Amino acid sequence: MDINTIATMAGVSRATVSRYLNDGYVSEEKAERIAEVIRQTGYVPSRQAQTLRTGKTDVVGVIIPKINSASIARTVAGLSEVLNGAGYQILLANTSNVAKTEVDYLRLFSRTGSVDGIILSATMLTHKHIAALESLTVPYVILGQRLEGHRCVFYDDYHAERDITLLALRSGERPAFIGVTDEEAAAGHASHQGFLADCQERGIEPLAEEQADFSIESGYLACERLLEDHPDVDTIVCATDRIAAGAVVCLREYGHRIPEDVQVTGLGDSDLAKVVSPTLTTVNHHYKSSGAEAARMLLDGLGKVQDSAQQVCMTYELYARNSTR
Amino acid sequence: MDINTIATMAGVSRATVSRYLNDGYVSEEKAERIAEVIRQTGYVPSRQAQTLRTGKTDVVGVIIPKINSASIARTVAGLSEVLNGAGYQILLANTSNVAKTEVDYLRLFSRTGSVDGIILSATMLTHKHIAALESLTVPYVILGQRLEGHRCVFYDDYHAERDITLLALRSGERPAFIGVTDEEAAAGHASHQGFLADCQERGIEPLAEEQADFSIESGYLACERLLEDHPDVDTIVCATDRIAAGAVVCLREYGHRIPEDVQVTGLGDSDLAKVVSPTLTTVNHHYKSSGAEAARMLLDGLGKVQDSAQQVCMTYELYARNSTR
DNA sequence: AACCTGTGTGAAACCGTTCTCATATACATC
DNA sequence: GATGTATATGAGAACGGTTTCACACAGGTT
Repeated sequence: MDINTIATMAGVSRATVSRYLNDGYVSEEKAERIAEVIRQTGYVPSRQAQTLRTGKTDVVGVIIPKINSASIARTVAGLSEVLNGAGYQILLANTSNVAKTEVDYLRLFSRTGSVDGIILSATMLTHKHIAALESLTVPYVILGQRLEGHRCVFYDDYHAERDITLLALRSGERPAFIGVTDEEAAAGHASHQGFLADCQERGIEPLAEEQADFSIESGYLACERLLEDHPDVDTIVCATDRIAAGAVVCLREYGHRIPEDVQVTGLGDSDLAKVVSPTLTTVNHHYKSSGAEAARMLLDGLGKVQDSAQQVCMTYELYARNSTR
Repeated sequence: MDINTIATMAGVSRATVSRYLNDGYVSEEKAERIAEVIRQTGYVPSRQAQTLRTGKTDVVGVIIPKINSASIARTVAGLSEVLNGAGYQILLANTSNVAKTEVDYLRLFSRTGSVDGIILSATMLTHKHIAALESLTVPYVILGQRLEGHRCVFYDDYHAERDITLLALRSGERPAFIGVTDEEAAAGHASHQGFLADCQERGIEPLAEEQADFSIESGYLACERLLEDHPDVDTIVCATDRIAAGAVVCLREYGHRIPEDVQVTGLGDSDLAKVVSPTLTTVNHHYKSSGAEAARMLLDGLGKVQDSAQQVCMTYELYARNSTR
């Protein structure tokens, strides 16, 4: 069922059918004939053929490290809402946090012409990433990282962690930090530095630092190590809510009272934060909005909307709940 | 940079370049020349043109009600792993749980020829869904619903809820149920029926039934209503972990001890279940595996693998934790 | 009458591939 | 020497649309 069939059935040329479908000049009479034939046949033009001729795919490539993560899923929800609203579909590329895969997808999407634009949510940006980005032939937005001179939306984990550390240090004297690898720019490096900055400002030497990954279990284990080496810890600042949730479970199991004996803080306000007992003092990132914002910036790059922002630093909110004094 | 340029530069016809790229007959000598030119130019064939010619997109459409949900995100992770491994990309369609949008995407994807196959994760299947499915021109798998005569992967929420209700009723005498709308086949209707069946078998009249949606907050509110009308409730069976988490928070706030005064059960083993206090008795659904399984079934439909299963009922595991006696 | 101008139309080129088919060469077999 | 077979190649036709271009016809202006 192609455009030629329709044209023949309606007794017109295929150019006229094409014009009918694309707001061109078509006489009342032929338009009706074409409309009728299309109604009968249920004809829909081939996306592939249109794309080949016009160069427009109406697809945006979204490269993410892991879909199976609350913050990223919320981000994608925001992306999806705005992009779908503008008539774009999302081609999802899951990289399992492998830097090489990210770069590969960047090249693949761009060179094969399979997308009109790209949103990259990477946890770290190597020089290879940057090189790949700069050689892209389609507009793109970086999500979750700051990169000067490129469209990006990022979180201010540094100040978020500073604010929350400040809060905790009002009554905490022997703080420890459970973070993730410093190679991660946001949740890793930035929040770590935020913690250290506040400690230094208050003239407090951190008791210890442990490293976890993004799982609840690793938060539990890191907390266990911490308690073993430093039973006198009175404040545990965690780089993510999941780590903090693991820490809370661990502390409870070992009989420590929260926040009386030990304070715990998280970052990211996942659902967990509201549900753990005691509820978690944390910082809320507007993940869904960040996705929506990134989408809007990309639409700008695609010439669909006017959005002058080149860089957007997302705001955050401090939630002082019951895991701190 | 197209195949003609490459052909000219290498001094061969474009057919030969095409053969070089697709394992056809090419002499050693010309192959080397072509390889060199491609290396220099960084040429990558246009996906669009290949697709138009071959009819293969190497893309699978994945229609989901909401990406921003732990269970669905895990499912998509499973899909992604298997599909990417087989060389397929994922075109994501978020329907915000609007039945019409689901049907629209089904038609759109199929008719425009933008995907080779479709995975549909719908919460309910109307006759319109079924009609749309049956008129598809590409293979498809239904995820999360059972539909006789169609490839599908589903969860046995009925027996899962029966098992967990049975467990709770060992010591509970005045049970209530917090569910979602019965229009939802799995989490709604099936788990509701499972609960009722066990009550009936034990000759127990359920104390009350409340309805929530999929949010933690709605679980909290439903629990609040329940406590107001039936302060003597001693067992609350919830259709999802998020509802249960909300109920736990509510009960705690109202000073009820769990499980001594009131037992609570969930379903779905989200991260929440391990973190709420007390930890939640629930059933673990293998969401990620279900995605992987659905992907394999689709690959079968695409002729890529042999997977004779037409219908897969996912197994589950009962986790008796501390929210039941 | 000659000349625009706006509207409507179809033929044909084009987008970048794959694929069929005709053909060519080299070598072995009868 | 004729025939068969495996390897290698290019010309040209698809694939299904959009877009350019030339042209026709209506009506209004010089």
